[in-house]
Amino acid sequence: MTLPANKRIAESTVRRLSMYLRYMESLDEVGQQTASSDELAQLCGTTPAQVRKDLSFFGSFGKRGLGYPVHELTERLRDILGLGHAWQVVIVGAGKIGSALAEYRGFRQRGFQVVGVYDKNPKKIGRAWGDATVRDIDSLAEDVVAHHVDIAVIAIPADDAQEVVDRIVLAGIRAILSFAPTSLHVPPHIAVKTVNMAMELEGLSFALTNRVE
Amino acid sequence: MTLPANKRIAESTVRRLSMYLRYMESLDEVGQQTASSDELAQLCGTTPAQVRKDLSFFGSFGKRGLGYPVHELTERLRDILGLGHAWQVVIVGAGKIGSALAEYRGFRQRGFQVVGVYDKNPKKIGRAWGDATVRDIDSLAEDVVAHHVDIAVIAIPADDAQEVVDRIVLAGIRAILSFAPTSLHVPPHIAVKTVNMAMELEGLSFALTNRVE
DNA sequence: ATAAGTTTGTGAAGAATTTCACAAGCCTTC
DNA sequence: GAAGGCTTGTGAAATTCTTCACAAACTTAT
Repeated sequence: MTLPANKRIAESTVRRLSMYLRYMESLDEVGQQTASSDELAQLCGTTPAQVRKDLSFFGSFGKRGLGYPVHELTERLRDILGLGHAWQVVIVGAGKIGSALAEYRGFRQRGFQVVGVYDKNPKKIGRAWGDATVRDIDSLAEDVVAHHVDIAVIAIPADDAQEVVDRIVLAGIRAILSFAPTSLHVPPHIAVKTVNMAMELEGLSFALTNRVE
Repeated sequence: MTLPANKRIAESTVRRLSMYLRYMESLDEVGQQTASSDELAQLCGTTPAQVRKDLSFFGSFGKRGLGYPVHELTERLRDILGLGHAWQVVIVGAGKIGSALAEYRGFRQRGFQVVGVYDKNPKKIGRAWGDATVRDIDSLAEDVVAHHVDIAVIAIPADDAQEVVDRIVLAGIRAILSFAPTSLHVPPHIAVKTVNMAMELEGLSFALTNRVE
C-alpha cells in the first residue's frame, strides 16, 4: 500500500496528487515514458519544488537526471489515492444536480459505483436514473447499512441536509460529498467535502471588486 | 466601498466571508438583531477568533460586549464581496452541468445575470434554456465584447476548455468559473476558480484509505 | 455610579505550507 | 571511465495562515 509514515498530509497536497494523476494518465496514454517535476508542474500550474515535495511524502518515485516513470507513477498515485478500491456511492436528491451527477461518467471511470439514488418526492420515486432506480429517502439509512455504502453525495436543499446527514452517519456512512450550501456537523472520523457554487461565484465577485490593478 | 487597505486577502478568508454572509442573512430573516463571533463561528464550523480576524481585515463592525449587528453586517459583507454589482455571466456548454447551472436560482438571487448560454453542437443551438437561448459558441467572443460579460462559466469537456478560454480572454472576460477537469492557463489578471468533482471524490477516497484510526 | 459579566479587535505566538538551494545520483557523450 | 548536463530528494528558510490571550469597551444589574 502507501507508506505515509505517520505525518498528516495536507488537503492541498491531496488535491494536487489528484491533478498529477490526471496528467500522468494522459501522458501514459500518449506513450510518454518519463516526465520531470518541471513538466508536471507546468501542466498542473504549480512549481517543480512543490511536485517533488508532494511526492516525497509517499516515497521516491523518480530517477535523478531523468524524471518520473510515467506508467509506474500513475499506478502509485492511484494506490495512494485509494482508487484500487471499488467505493460504494449513493446519491441523495434526484433534482438537477443529482441528475447531472448520476450521469457523470467520472464516477465509474474512477471506481466509484453508484448503487442508489434517493429522494423524498413521491413523484420521483420509482423512476429509472442511469442504472439505478430512485428510492424513497426513508429507506436510505437501512440501505447504507445493508450495502456497506462508503460515500454519500448530498444534492438536496440546505434545510434538509443536516437531518439526512445525521441519519446516514448513524447508519455508518464514512464520507460525504455535499452540494448543499450549508456547513455540515459530523463526528470527526467522517470525511466531508463541500462544493458550494455560491461561494465560488462570490469569490470571483470579490476578486473582480477588489482587484489590485 | 470596502477598505482593504492594501493587504492581500487570503482565499480561505474570502470563502469564510461568503459563509458568514449566508448565515447572517438567515439570522436577519429571522429578525435577530445581533450575533457574536462565537455564535457565527459555531454556525459556520470555525472559531470565534477566526471570525473576528477575518472581519477585522475590512473594519470594525462589532460592539464589544454585544456582538455584531446582524442587518448591518449583512450589508457590509455584500459590499465587501462585491454583490451590489449586477455581474454579467455566460454559461459555456449546454450539457448536463450547464443545464443544472442555468436553472440554479442562486445566480439571480445573488446578482449574477445569466445573459447567454453557448454550445458548439448544432442540435442544441436555438433551444430555450431558462431565459436564454442556446447560441453558437462561435459567437461567444463577440458577445463577450458586446455585452461586457464579466464572468464565464465553463461547462465543456476538458479537451475543449483551454481553446475556449483563450478566445474569451482575448475578448476581455475578467473571471472564469470552470467545471472542466483541467488546469487552465490564463494571464494573471484574470480570476479563475475550478470546481473539480473527480478531485473531491479522490480526496474522500484518500481520506477513507489513509484513515488515522 | 459602580461592579460584574460579555465580547470585540489585535499584536504576538504558533502552526502549517511553500519555496529555496544544493548535494547526490543518473544518463549520455566523448 | 571521466566529464558534463540534468533532475531528484530534502533540510532549512521564508512565507502564509490560524490561534492565543488580553486590554479596551460596551451592557446590564444593583
